[in-house]
Amino acid sequence: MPTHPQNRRPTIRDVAREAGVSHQTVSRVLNDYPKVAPETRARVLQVMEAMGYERNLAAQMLTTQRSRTIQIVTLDAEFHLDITQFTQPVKQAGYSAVVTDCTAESLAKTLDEAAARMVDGIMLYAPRSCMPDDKLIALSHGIPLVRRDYAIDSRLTWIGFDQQHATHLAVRHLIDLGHRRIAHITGSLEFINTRLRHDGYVKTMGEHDLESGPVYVGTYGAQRRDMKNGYDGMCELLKRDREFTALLVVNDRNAMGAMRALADHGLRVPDDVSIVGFDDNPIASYLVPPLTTVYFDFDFQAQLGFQYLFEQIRNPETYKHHQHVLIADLVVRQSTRAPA
Amino acid sequence: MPTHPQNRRPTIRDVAREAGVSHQTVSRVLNDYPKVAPETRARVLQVMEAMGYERNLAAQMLTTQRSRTIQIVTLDAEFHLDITQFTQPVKQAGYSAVVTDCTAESLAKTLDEAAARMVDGIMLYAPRSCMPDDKLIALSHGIPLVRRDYAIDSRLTWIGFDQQHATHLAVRHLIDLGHRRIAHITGSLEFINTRLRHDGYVKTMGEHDLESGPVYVGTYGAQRRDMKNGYDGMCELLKRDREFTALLVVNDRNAMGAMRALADHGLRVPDDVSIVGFDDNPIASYLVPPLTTVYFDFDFQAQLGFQYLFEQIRNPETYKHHQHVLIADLVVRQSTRAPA
DNA sequence: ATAAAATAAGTTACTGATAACACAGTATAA
DNA sequence: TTATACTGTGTTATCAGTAACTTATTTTAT
Repeated sequence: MPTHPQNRRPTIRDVAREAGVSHQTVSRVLNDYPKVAPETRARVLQVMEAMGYERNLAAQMLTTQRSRTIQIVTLDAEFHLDITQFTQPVKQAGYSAVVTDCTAESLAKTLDEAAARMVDGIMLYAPRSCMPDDKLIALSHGIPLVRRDYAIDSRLTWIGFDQQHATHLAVRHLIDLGHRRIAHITGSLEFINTRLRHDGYVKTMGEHDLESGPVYVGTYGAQRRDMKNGYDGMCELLKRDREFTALLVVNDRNAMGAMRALADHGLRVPDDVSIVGFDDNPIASYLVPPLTTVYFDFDFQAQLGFQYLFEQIRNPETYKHHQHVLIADLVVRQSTRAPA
Repeated sequence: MPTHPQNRRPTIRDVAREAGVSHQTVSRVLNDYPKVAPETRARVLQVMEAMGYERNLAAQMLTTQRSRTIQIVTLDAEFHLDITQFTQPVKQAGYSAVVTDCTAESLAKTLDEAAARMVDGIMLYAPRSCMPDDKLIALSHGIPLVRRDYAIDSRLTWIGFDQQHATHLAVRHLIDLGHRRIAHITGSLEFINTRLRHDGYVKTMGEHDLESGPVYVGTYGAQRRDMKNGYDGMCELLKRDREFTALLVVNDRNAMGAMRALADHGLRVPDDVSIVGFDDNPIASYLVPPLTTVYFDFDFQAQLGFQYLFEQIRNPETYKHHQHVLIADLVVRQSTRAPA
């Protein structure tokens, strides 16, 4: 005869009764409280095992205000990033990882839900400057939060890549090859990295006394429109100006679209136009020709971000916010060469 | 002077005191219980608004055993599917949506966590036959679960595409064009759809009295290796046999890899080899040449899946499991033509 | 007019964990 | 020997809701 009602999961009291101790002692065993006699601990653990005991998360949340969970929030679902990239370090640290997506409009609600869920920390993937950092801090309900990508406010931890430098590498590569007129296709400048890449392009061109342009500023938001944006941009540029010999594209997927447009217009890469992309998306090396691009170590970025997040969770009082800037690398493939 | 301790969020008792009713009445208002006087309800709502009251999820979970959340579980993180595709219908239905990923090994643990989180339902994206359906049902702790992709057991709701028919469309298209020797590149046959596509290929070839092969069976598991698998497969096939005039590839990303391999070997698509892919991945129409492929309406699949899931959540007793088979469409682009 | 039924509340108990405190028993030091 | 600190364990309160039951007031039916 079972010591607890059928169809109900055992509670610490059931375990306690079975093990002949108080439920508080069971709780201490659960929480690795040191002052429990080894024999008592062993007996409790054994009873827990035998009864198939599992802690009730709701009850634990109610008292501790925590849920042993990290929430990864993505704005505009940038899922070309491998999801395992960020869930894996979380699980390794003993937390459970949940991913949610939202739009700029629903970010506030999403953060409220995270608070309701009593998550221990939030990793925010927001490539857009969706709201002032002040407001973001206010909305996070005091939950430790790390932001991937640039932010400005130093009361926020963020890890960004030096986009100016990344762009510099790309543009410099083209200039070194002998290109003088370099076009640029980009998306909506609302996106932080997009804007920084664009600014880096203009700056690097200026540093070499070259006139920037022609430039196509697209309107893409959803990642699945990337290729269309690149295609449309290329078509538009070819209508406006055929003088450029090289092209800088805001990311590899846009570059793929641009390459299709060039092929449709009977132009060859790199013979007629050299192209550089960004991100080193897996597709880059399988394009024909393989795309020269800029590589960002997103894995490392994720790891570092979680390291800061865990630091902040462990010492919420003494934690000092980090702003970490990472450096990208140029990957030269066959889509770039000296102009004819 | 506030009626509840500073730094603490107001509870239903705080609201009740302020509104001059019992906390139970506040609870009734929260849960849209009908027998509350309109004036009382209005007053309570107004006080809740004024105090910035928000329901404590932990406490609610503790009593109701539910969390107003749907968990989307993905096995081997198939994230070429747009995440918004499945979170959007969930949010529309008034649930909050969380996504988690796992491997075949950690699926059991992930389902345990879902139970701990007291989610109302689970949508399982498991392209692999990771475990017997029996075991899956046991592991889901009685939580309503819908499985995307084929399953066998009819005590499980699933929505799959007719892969045999899809493959039939693709192979038939090639045969109609005049191809007789059609190669096939595929991934690990552990994946349900991969196996079904492979079997469909063999079957359709047989129906037309054609010998199937050559076939390359790869080992891909992670989606990011898709292109490499296609590339390697193509190289391997070209070493073995150059007689084929057409190629069926298990998905568009593999097809992209195969196309690169063909280009590297100086072979042209579709002049030398016609190619058909699967999925109508956004990249398909931007490949050079644009890829003929098979389109699956994943959006509809997701919507239907959630419809069944909500049905099951609403009437857990009377619910009858559905097994729904959807039909795919062939999208003819420029990667296929009659053999030379 | 009176009983029965429906409405609109309030009271109390309960969910399953943790925290704070009390208390007895043992070890150490003065 | 007594005072003190340190152990391990039990008791009780608390978290913020919901469920079940109770009560007082209306409304309706006979």
